[in-house]
Amino acid sequence: MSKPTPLSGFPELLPAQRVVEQLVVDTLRRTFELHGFAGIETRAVEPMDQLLRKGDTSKEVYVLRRLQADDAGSDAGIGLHFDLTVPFARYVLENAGKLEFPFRRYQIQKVWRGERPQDGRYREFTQADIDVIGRDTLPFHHDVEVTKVMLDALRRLAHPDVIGLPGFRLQVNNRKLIQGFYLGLGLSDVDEVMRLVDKLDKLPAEKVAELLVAEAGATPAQAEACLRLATIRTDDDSFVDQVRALGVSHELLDEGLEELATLVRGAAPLADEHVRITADLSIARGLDYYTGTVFETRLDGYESMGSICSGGRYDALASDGRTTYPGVGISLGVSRVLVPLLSRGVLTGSRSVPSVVLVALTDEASRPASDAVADALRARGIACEVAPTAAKFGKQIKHADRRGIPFVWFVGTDEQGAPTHQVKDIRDGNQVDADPAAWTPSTDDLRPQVVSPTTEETSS
RNA sequence: GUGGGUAUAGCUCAGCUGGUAGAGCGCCGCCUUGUGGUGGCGGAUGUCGCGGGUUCGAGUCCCGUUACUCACCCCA
Repeated sequence: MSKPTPLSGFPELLPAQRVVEQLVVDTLRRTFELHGFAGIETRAVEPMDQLLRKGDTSKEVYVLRRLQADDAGSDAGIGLHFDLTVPFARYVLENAGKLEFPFRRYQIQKVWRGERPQDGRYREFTQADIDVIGRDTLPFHHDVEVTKVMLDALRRLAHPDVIGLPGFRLQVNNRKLIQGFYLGLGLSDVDEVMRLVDKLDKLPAEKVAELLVAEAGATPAQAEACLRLATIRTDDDSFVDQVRALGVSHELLDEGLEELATLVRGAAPLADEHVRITADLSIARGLDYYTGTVFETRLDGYESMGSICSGGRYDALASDGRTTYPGVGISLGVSRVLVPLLSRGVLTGSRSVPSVVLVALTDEASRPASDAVADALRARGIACEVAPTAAKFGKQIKHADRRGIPFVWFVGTDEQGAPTHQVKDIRDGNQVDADPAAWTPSTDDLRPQVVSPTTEETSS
């Protein structure tokens, strides 16, 4: 059988890379829980009618069918979920009687989209979502809360002592603001205007202005005003004055300005040198179901990859006809952030196995002695393994080195026949006597860490 | 779904207008008779994506096909 080739869009990681992904997921989970969000997992499949509610994405759904299913029978029609919001909405309706509202949950799972893969775009990938959902109403301060939680998570991911990812820029806008602005200008087709303005990062401003006139019924002056609004971006609430200076007034605009200003003021204290938040009035987010706050996030140095973390406020994502459940949430593309960095070799794990120590093996007969050392270390929470064969010590050291295991433990015997123990740090060659019941590695060495191979050549 | 590019060793790639395959890195062994990394010497490895055609002869030319990849659409 010939060697299998990779399946495009279904990324798989090597063990050392997986270390990074798990550290990222651990960090996200810890942060979300620190903010009191409950974790849930939903099934991988949803009925097709649920999945198709989102409209355009329907073509991307992977439909599930049993190989042996008889075509005659009408199949129930289920497909793999393509995001975590639709399953969550369904979960909320299904369990509404058992949940407490406002319900705050996080969810980190695989999702599937039948798109054409590209750098940072996959057909199977991991998303990390947080949402807050209310019954009938959901106060605006939850928009601020969700922003702060994700900002906190991103800050940890970018912190050099945690994961050390490149920096992030969280861009926030508010649909009420832009819709109110367009209405105040006298434009009627606000959705179309929004859709066209959203193309600003792809098309030049003049082109968008032409489209606004041609397709959205705007006058050149109105188009100009729309573009002026979209150029406003500030890291504090000073955008309010800039918008006011454009001389447009509308009730919805005021509401949006107030909300966005509140959000930026509330979240700004969490920003640092790695993670910034900016009010960016060009962000609109396609059409979708967003009704207020909208988010996008760029990864520093990878701006062309698009948004890696998006979301917003939706006033009616879930409804059972009687009760409406408004929500606000953000979704982080774990795979989108990580896979390009891992495949380019920007980041990887410090080792391909959890082991801190390789216990060397003198000969097969003494395997029990080596096993005993390993068990003594494990009893104290130190991950380790025993050498697979009693090869020359040089080979056993190489075995450890290949896997990034920092220590090799040698078990010997003194003249009186008593066991002797030495542990060698193979990075600096330092070898010292050690007691299996007491020796402890540094906390940095205890677990695999994230390293940047390109900048790592400084030590040793 | 639309359009372009690519497919040769484990990896990155070379192979000029057709003459039955090569480099670097990696891997294995020895120098080094039980403590790796550097250095020296030696060694192994390919259905040249798959199928067909042209030809005395195809990695090379032609057709088809599959996969990968980039851009568009859309999005995490």
